[in-house]
Amino acid sequence: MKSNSASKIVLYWHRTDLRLHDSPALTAALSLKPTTFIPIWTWDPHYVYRSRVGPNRWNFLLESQQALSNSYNNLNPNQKLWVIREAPQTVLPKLWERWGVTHLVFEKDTDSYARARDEEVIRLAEKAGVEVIVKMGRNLFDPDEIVSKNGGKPTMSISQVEKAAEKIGDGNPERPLNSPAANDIPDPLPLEKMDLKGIQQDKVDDQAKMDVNSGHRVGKDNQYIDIMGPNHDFGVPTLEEIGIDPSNIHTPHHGGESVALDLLNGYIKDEEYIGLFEKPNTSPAAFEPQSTTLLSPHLHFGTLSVRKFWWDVKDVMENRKKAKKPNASIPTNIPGQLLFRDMYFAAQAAIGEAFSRTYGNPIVRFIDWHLQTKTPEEIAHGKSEDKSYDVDSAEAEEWFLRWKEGRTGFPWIDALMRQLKTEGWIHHLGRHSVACFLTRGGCYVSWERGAEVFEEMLIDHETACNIGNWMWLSCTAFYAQFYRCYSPISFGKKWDPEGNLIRRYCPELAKFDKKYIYEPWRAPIADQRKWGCRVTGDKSETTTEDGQVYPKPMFDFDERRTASLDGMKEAYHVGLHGDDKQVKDGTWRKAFGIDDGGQRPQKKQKTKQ
DNA sequence: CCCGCGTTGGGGCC
DNA sequence: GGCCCCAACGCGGG
Repeated sequence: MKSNSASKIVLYWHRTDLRLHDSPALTAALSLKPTTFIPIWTWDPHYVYRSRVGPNRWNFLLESQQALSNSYNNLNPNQKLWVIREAPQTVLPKLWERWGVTHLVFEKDTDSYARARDEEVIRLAEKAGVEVIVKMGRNLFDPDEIVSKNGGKPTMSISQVEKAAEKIGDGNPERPLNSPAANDIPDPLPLEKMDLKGIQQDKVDDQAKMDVNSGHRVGKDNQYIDIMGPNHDFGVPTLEEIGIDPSNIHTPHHGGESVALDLLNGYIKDEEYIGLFEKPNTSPAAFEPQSTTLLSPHLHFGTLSVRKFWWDVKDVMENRKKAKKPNASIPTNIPGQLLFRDMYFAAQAAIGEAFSRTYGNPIVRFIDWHLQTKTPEEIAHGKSEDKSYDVDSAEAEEWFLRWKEGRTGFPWIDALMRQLKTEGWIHHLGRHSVACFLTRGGCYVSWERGAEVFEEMLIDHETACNIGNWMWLSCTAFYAQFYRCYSPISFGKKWDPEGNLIRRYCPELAKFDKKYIYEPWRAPIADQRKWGCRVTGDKSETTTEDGQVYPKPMFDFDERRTASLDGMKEAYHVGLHGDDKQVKDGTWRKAFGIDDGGQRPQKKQKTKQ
């Protein structure tokens, strides 16, 4: 829809890149020398209603969008981030028709929904004569290229990623690009031409009815009352507009490109921290300050370029090397951590849609977990109000819900889960603790249940990394040493013998002596009274005349560890994977001796056979 | 076929 | 703090 052949009206579609620095796509867009430049965000009902997003991540997203909008406005007072409330697949054709768009530019996204969405958009653009430019900028290396250099197979180890990266270049990503300067950002159309008055907004009622985030909405959902937003100004949505109560936001972690760059610059000045960083030596119990960089949410929203992170760190390490100072090495150092992120992205890129679940996924080992995700067939034959997972054990579902809410009765687990809920972030090793506990090292509940909770609560939730790490921890892919089990007592104690993390996030236990802080149920009743908290029942945050109450442990951990280990051994012996016929049609139960009534066989043997 | 290793275990011993 | 063993997976190299 070219309004005149000389003008270049460039629509820049922000998605995974809420930044101006080191953006290959933005650089490509501006190098077209546009006569008109319109940076937009499409407020997609798929993300709004179908992805699990809790209050802290909404907040982080809105802060990042507002920061980007302000940055555009600082460079060009006529500019901002133009937020349009409709699905991209339906609204983009309306925009390029109305605005006379000649070019559409965006950053490549290899997530499975994103791929399908982008293919659809590209098809529509070609039909309308709009030129599309797509550039990779979200990863160190293009995940598709890594896959092709890995023989077309998903990357299952860091060494495979390193080998593939060395075939692309010298193993390093490209150097970061500069941010645009003030006169690099052209004007949008005049305001009266930007106005979308009269454009019919596609309805989202059906999607809104299936809103997986309805539990977080306290107010009215005003997200789609106007295609330009409630003030008809394309403004960044507010929490109120989404129906989120701002007083529910208690996270200390905030979004925005300058927040990310300030954080990074602070670490870069500390060359010892950068050079000697080894992930397994950073404490999961540290808070204020945390022991790791907290830059993962910025990588997720693209407020920080991963290539800038890589090269700023590499340059520090190179200088240390020249000065004969030691550096940590891959995979535990910072570049190694970033390679893990690319490993999961490339694994996801190779597998596609099935990557995020067990059903149909060739890389995932099948375990006879409790609370399995139902197969598409089981869901089709079920009632509409049924859960998406099979409640094969009411007890296991209770364990799962207590885990999610942070009232398992194991303070280390509960502190971490409460930190996750209030702040949207916990340390990587904390994630290991709670993930092992839910799956192979305690509850024997499907990793998919845990992944859904993390998807909702983490501000840094990245599908590829979240799913990949849950597979890792549940020993269903990437990692197989299931006999290495995290103890909810010893592991925390090793890092935090005083129990400071527990005192912080389980304040009812704050006065307990460190002798009992990890096992408060062992404290004598007289001491429990003295320290103002009785360990009883299964509820937390309940007060009695005696003071506060903390739950008793929901099971005997040693018993559950043994039972889970036995289960893992048997499941490995059975040897099914997500794409096996028996997994797809439900007959896997036979291989595990589960009868038609869903009854599991009596396990007589102990761990030793 | 064996061996050593794999980002991040626990427990006992010295 | 370091070392070994526990019981034992999958992979890649020799």
